Amino acid sequence: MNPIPNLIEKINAQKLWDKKLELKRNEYLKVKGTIDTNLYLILNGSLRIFVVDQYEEHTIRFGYRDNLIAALDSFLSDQPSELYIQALKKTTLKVISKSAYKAFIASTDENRKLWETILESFALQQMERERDILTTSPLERYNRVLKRSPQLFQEIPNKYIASYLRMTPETLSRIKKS
Amino acid sequence: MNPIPNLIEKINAQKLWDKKLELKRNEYLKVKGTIDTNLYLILNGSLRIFVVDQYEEHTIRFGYRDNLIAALDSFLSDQPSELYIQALKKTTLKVISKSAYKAFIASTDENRKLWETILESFALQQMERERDILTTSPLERYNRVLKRSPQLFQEIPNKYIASYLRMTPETLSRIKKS
DNA sequence: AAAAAACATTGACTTTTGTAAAAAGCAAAT
DNA sequence: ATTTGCTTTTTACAAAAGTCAATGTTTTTT
Repeated sequence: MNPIPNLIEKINAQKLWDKKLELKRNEYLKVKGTIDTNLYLILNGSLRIFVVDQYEEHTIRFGYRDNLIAALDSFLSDQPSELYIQALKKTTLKVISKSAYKAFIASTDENRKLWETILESFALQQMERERDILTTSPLERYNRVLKRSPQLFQEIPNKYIASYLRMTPETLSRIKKS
Repeated sequence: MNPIPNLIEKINAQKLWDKKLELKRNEYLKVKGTIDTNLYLILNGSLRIFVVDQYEEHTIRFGYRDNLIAALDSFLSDQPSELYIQALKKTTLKVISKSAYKAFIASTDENRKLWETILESFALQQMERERDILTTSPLERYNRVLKRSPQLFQEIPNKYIASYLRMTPETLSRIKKS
């Protein structure tokens, strides 16, 4: 199903993780304009990935424990990234460099296939996300994401959820009341 | 750079295209709820891919001459697709089935690598698209897409461009005037 | 070429969502 | 336990975009 846990298992088994990393609440793992081609595994804590559009932040993704995260634009293109990644609470990460990761992926056919599957499911997720954002009514946007990711509404402050749902915290608050 | 023309070249060279297909203006290549795992090459004409959200259509992509298109959700998952694909004018396509395509991709390392590159650039494009849609101001959404895809504003009726840009045709018309 | 259909523009109006500011609620930290 | 600092909620108001309807304009069809 979800190929990521498999991937993590295998990287664990081969002890390919590099150093461990600690972020304090609100600390940035990365800011716009820098290249970061690492892949990170979240051991504990949570963070958000956002972009800035004319002084306005738009959250595009959250990461929790056991999630793999990256500045994917930079990871894929080796170019400076548009993304900010910020810890929402004290967060511990393990790191693997792109080169180590690529070597791992290229080492067996099974691994190559695994990466292909991950890219394919990312494409599917992004198509879902596109629909989420395009949905006109804030209430429906809320319902779609609530249904698919109820856990989100536990750990994450509403102001970031609102940003993820393309609405203000005020609008989200009004929706939840009704 | 863009890996798709290479892919098309190779499929041409090996004469892997199956039958040719003709669509009249406004005719549907596919509607929601059906499985379609084919890949299509547009020889002539143009079409749009859209989803329907509560009786409202949202255009998510256009296809022109020499573009490869598919109901990508269905293609990747083998499940019924959410997508509608409709010709915007008389359109001619060539078809390759997923099984033939997969066989082609699996046939050499170079082909496997090519597919990986295509998936990666699709991921990057979808991230751009996510930013496009998230951008708050309709004027900026317009400017972003105009800059990246000026050709779009030639061939495609404004009402579909408006739908792609998440605004009404009236709003798009007002933007263009100012 | 004419007629019909589809599309684009415009204006008046309505609705929705955003903004700003204040109050209330919570949670962490001393 | 109390204070301090966020976060959420609430209200009033403003602004932006959507709706509707009418009029032009372009494109397609006959």
